[in-house]
Amino acid sequence: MTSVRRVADLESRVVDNDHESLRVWLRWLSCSQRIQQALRSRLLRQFHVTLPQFDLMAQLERHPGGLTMRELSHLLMVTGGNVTGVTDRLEAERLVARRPHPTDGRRTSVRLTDAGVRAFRKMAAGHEQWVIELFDGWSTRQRREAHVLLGALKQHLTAMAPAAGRRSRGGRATVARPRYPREVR
Amino acid sequence: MTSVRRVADLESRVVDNDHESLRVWLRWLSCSQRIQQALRSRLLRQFHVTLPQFDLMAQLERHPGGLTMRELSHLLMVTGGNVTGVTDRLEAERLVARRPHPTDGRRTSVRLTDAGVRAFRKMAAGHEQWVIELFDGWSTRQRREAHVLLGALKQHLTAMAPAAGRRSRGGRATVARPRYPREVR
DNA sequence: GCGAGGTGCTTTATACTTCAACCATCACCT
DNA sequence: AGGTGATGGTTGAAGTATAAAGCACCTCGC
Repeated sequence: MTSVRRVADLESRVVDNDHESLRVWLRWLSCSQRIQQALRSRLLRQFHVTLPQFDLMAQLERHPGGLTMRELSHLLMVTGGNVTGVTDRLEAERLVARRPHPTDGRRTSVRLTDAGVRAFRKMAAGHEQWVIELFDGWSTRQRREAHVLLGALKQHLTAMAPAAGRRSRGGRATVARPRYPREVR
Repeated sequence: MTSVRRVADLESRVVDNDHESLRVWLRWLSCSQRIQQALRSRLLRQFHVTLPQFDLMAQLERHPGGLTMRELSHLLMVTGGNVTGVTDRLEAERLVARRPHPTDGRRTSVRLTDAGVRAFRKMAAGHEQWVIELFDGWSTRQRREAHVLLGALKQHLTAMAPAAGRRSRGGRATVARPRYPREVR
């Protein structure tokens, strides 16, 4: 749109690209939204669990030895404070349990309770079935194509953001700033 | 440690015998998460606006005549209550303005203020550039492929959920139930 | 007209999410 | 040992999200 374009042969690429990328992204978002809405509402109605709670339990089910909060935070790609809250609610429901880490006093190990394992197995079956139905608009061939495309994109994203949470190394703490500092505008 | 140390993220849930749809979905989610995080944090740092606020303004910019809350709710694919809140905050910042609908007393028309238009144009340029960079992992050909694939999926999703919020027609109100009725389990 | 039902918006309760500050513990180093 | 800095976890404020209830206004049929 308003962006500056000096070099002619890059220009055509950028102009072409920009609409393509944006269009792809908007269409992507629209699908994401629908799929997540479908999964969330079904999970809630049939199993009385939220999507984030389900995701957390899914990770724990794959790691029967337990996971620390930090590991969960990485795996779920959300902040630590977030994991604290979701874990709190699951723990209140006796679906997961916290216990102190054997060797490191800072860490907490989280694992599914027996009830949690039982509950999760039921949910997982339903969840997988819904995902299959939602992606039924694609042939096997298209699914494979999508898988490959996403793989390439993911690699690019990983390469361009080498470690999501990067703080200034020098030790100097980030200066205090209001959280949503709209008034600075 | 017990950790597996590949790429630790949402996709790590996948195992061999999972259905291909599930694999695609988890990889999709992982990419979505990264892209949205990138856009959200940049938008916040550089323009002091949240992603939902940006999205709402984007819709208004495309409809200079204004949109009702209902229309915004549809376009953004979120609930009405949500739109109320986001609009409240944008209005407090004088970026959008509500005015009564000329003919229908129930409706509210929302539009960008002049300041809102100016602010949005700046943001949009940055946003578009970021999207281009994020999708730079794909060639033009791959972007086109993705666009087509997403189009097919979207159609399927629309067909299988003909109207997201379906209420019982018969008039009988849904019986009262706790919102997140976990205890019913 | 007027009442019944539908539509548009807001409100309320609950939950998720981020960022940044805070606290405790650990690791390292001298 | 003792201090310094990094790491793991929680907390608090602000914002986003849903579902469901409530209110105001409109429409249509009688």
